[in-house]
Amino acid sequence: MKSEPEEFSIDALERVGTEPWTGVRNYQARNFMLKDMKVGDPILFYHSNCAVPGVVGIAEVASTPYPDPTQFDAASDYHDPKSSREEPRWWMVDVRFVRKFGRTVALEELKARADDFGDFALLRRGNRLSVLPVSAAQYKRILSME
DNA sequence: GCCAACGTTGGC
DNA sequence: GCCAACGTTGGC
Repeated sequence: MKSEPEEFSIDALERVGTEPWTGVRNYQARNFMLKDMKVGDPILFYHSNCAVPGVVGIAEVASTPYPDPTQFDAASDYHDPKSSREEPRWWMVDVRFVRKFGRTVALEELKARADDFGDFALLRRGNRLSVLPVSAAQYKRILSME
């Protein structure tokens, strides 16, 4: 899961412990949370749009999916007037801090070893998804690079 | 249903 | 700050 550190960093997650992952407004990203995530699943926490983009730590799925409350809030930047409580459009999970890496496993390093990762959504050209799948093998490989 | 225009993401 | 890539919107 990607986050801009200036908005919400791994350190911020450590401070709060658990964070509702509000604001995802992309159907593919939503579907990963709605359909593929199970409580306790590990999450790679990725810092984007910063000096050294990369994986900075581990979190875990801390809830089953539920409707993102910000979609119903007219005052929120994430308000969606086309959504309703009867048929919510946007779903999310809570994310719990597990641990911060000793260092950032930079995107640059992942790219340099792209052959080791096979088909990896993060490394696909033009990838812009904020929530994307990681295989067990890819996950282990990134942990080994920490 | 096509597709140009537009807005956003995110690396660099 | 630039700009490529991509998703969404809306006119037709």
